[in-house]
Amino acid sequence: MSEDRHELALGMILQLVVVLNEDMTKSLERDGLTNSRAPVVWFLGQNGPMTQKELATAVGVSARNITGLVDALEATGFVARGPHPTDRRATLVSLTALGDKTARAMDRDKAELAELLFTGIPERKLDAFVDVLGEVLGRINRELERLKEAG
Amino acid sequence: MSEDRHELALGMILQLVVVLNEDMTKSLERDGLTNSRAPVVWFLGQNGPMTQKELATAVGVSARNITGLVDALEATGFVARGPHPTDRRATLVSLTALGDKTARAMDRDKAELAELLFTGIPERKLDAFVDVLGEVLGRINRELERLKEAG
DNA sequence: TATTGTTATACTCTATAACTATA
DNA sequence: TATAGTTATAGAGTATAACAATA
Repeated sequence: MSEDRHELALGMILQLVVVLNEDMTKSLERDGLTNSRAPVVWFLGQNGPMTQKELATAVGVSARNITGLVDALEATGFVARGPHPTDRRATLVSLTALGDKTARAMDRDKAELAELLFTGIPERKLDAFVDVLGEVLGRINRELERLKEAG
Repeated sequence: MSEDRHELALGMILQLVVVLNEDMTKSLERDGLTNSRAPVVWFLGQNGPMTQKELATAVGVSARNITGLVDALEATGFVARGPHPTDRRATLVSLTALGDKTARAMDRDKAELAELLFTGIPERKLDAFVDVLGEVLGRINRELERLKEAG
């Protein structure tokens, strides 16, 4: 039955989600970060200094929550708050030297993980893999859209 | 460069993790469950009544935490605590009618998700997909083992 | 002595709502 | 009026440590 093959494939994806999450959490812990704080450092590393409002939108959390995350990252030395050049209501959050070093380490870790996972996989198979992954991503995104509209 | 292809593939996997998590969280919310409580219901559905100790091990949380999760599931009507037949220290946790119904709905939802994701994908591609996924899972599991030994 | 589960305590992440300072 | 960020408050999930009841 093809249903069994489909459930097998989904089961493997779910397993991958679990172990990948475990692996990345361990890696972040070594850097002194948590799953919630890491994206803040990462976005700042990609886009440079941002207001808390922009960070909240990028990371997808509430204003209250970004205050807490930036508090924690400031207390542990990853980011610094500074004045916004034109808007005196806003705070500009930027990476410290430690934060910048950590952001670059995250980039490096991601590249290393990609190598660990895929080095030596035949190109033909990798093509099919990426192809199926793209299709699956599209389907689940459409499903999420549908759910959002339905409420 | 093959490095770019590898990073592309990893990026897609990470995206999949995000949207899959979003989709499943929404589905659990509809059932009145959370990401942390759902595995408790699921394990009870798969294995029948268990002690809290067994549940804690299965789910991978502390004794303190399983007390809290079972408290919450009991308060919301998914599980019931009962005496252990032979060990008077232990509590036997079992699904209520609602819990059982929900566990079976979770099974059904998983099967439906598998169909949504994979129906119509050519068998040849699905083979390659599962093949690569298996290899990737093996690699990351070995990496986790290595990290565990290293401490 | 060892184990099962609870209480005590504390930290992280999350949200909504009220408020202050600015635009 | 509207927006950026903080304080107030609350709830979920997580952990370690001390403790009671039982093995």
